[in-house]
Amino acid sequence: MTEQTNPSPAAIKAWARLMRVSRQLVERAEDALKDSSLPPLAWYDVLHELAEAGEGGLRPFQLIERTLFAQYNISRLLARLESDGLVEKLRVADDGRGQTIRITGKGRETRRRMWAVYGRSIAELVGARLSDDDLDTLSALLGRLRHPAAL
Amino acid sequence: MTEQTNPSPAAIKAWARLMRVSRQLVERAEDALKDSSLPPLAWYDVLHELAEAGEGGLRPFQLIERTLFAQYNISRLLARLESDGLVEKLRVADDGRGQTIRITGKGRETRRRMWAVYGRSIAELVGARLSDDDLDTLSALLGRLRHPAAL
DNA sequence: TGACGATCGATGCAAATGCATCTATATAGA
DNA sequence: TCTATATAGATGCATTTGCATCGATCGTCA
Repeated sequence: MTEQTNPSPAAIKAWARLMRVSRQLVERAEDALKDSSLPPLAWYDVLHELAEAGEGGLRPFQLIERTLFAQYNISRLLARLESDGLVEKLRVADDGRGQTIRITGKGRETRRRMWAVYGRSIAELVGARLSDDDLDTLSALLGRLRHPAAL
Repeated sequence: MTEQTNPSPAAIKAWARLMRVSRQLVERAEDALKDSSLPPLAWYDVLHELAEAGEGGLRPFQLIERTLFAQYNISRLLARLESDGLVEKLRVADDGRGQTIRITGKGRETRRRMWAVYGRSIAELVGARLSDDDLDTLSALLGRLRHPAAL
């Protein structure tokens, strides 16, 4: 646990598992969405944040902070969401550069349908494999790997 | 932990952390490689497997099994590695469809230089943040999320 | 041996990503 | 006020990914 330039075997193993398992789980969840002809996970992430934000909406840069997507990625994702009618872009009064993104009714509906599938994936892939105690332990350990440490 | 269609709050939280942390860590590791003008992580994964396989090399489909990359992805990645002289493709005697991929000296050297950076990232991002005991706990919990359960 | 389905690996094409840069507005400082 | 710098968001271009499919060989079974 001390600052070193060479990782310990335990660190390498944990890293390898983290990489492998997270890729597997993402792939499974994406496949489940595809099988239901639903949009990819990235759309869910954005719709979820916007749904939580409510009628006030969010600025694109706030979405970037919350979702960790790159700026150009959000810009294009929002364009797709808008052209699908899932979000709307509103001019914001006090900043001529920006806009506010608000989820539409159709967007909420899409999010709801995605959650039916996505939530089931989470339940199956994670909830069914670890007890709530173990899940809490896992969350706590992962929490200590966040950057920055808070967030 | 029972089979359910709706995930528990603990499952949702663990999932969210897993998604977020793994993305952050990958991004950090990729950035470190870029900052050293080294190839991306995917190259490391392949070179690592090939280095472990030794002079016998590996068939592309074996790389697919080990790395979880898609078939077309491996096919193109190997083409890039070959054109960079990091691997060589050998005709295999007993299967006219296939080929054997072997890492070259240059490939080993590249892998070594990548590990100097990648290993340091692992040490900093994971090894420096959790004790070996906690790392083992983390590995064990993640191990129970693998698909299939073994592997 | 001949036919048929399975496996190995490559590839054309469309979509998504990454990078750098651009425009426009906002803010700070002389 | 005028200029310089920073921030918000979009976009052109090259690379990579994803999907479907293809050509070639293998293995099986009649």
